[in-house]
Amino acid sequence: MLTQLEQRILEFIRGYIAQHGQGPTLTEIGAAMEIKSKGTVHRYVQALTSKGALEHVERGWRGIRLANESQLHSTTLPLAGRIAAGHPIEAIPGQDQLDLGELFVSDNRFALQVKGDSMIDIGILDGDWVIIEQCHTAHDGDIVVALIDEQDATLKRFKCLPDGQILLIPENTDLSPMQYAPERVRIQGVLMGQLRHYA
Amino acid sequence: MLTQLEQRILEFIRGYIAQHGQGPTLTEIGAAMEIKSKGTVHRYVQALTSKGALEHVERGWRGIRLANESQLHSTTLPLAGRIAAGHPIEAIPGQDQLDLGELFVSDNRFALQVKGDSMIDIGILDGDWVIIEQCHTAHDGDIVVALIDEQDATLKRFKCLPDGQILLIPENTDLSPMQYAPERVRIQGVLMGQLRHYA
DNA sequence: TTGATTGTTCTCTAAAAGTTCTCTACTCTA
DNA sequence: TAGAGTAGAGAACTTTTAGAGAACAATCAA
Repeated sequence: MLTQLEQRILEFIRGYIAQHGQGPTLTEIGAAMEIKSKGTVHRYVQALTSKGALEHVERGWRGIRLANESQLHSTTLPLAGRIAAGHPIEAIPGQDQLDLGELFVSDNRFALQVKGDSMIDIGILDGDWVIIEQCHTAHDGDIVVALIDEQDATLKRFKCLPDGQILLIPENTDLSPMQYAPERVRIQGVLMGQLRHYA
Repeated sequence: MLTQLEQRILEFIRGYIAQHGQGPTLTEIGAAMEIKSKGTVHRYVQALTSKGALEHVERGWRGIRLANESQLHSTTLPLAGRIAAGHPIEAIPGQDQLDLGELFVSDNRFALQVKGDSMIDIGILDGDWVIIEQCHTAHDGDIVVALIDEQDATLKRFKCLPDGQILLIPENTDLSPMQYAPERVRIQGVLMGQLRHYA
């Protein structure tokens, strides 16, 4: 349990970091709290650290960090587990964080927004984002961004026929696969991820 | 985490490159920052480079480059535009970066992996991740994580009937909505996003 | 090729910050 | 009222940082 002054100091440190992007010095804390002695401030900071409210980087100035700071700028979400109809939420063993950056972001990837319903059967809807890894070849079954005749871009499942013709298959039972001569099709990337944002 | 002076130097370099089309020399940075020693400026530039804010071309003068934005915040992806069957990729005006962290990550959110096909009609498939914002109430039409009788968790569309009963609607034409007395249902959060990772 | 300019590495120094310690004043309790 | 405990002041010390500047290497242009 924090004392009243410890609480005030923690508040001040929070505000300072929010405003300056880095921790305050002991002297600055002292000035704000009207404590003239660095030593006293140091004792408070140590108390807050031992109580787990702060993290303190030894060595170096402005080494005060908020204990939960890592959650602030990161792309990780706590992972609650699996959910299924008729069962309680089930934990996923050996994994308790989902890191979006690690999962989706890489040098040679980019995002596209999907228009239309041509991939609706595999859960890619109008307005969804897809994450594409740039490359110029694909394997059968990959979902690719293909440029046809150097002008029409499209997201389709890729298949190479025995005779070398290229089949681009929409994942929508209402639409039909299209077949092209290989020189008409240029692969621009393959699908690595899909995401959707609900308002 | 950049210190205040590192921040100022980065700003100056940005401005200089914008204005002159090439990076400044160490002496020019020093003059702008009122630092007389090249060595000191060099140390700052190295610090900025190691922190990923700058790229430094060895060999040659004025070898300072701004780092790729995508490397700086590894949660952003370049945005190529919209893709639709039968049309070239169309640029999205006023937006050229997609920030996953900003879009999906927040304090009171967590991720769940979906099992089963009960939401397949709105593109949420078996194995997908959903991002849930914790809250204990919902509006009609929201998709919620609901705990039934304190034991079964489920992802369904929420509807409150005029008589106070709660309807949980699966988005799968093969499944039927279920109706519960309000005291049997506890809302654990509402759906904010969905994502899928292709191997 | 040459010389001026620029970048790199190093040491030195002073200032600033962190750490540890003691001393004193105050409050609380028996 | 005496002793224990607590909080602030501040001195003494160590560590870290920032700037200066020297020495040297690399680069570019004439």
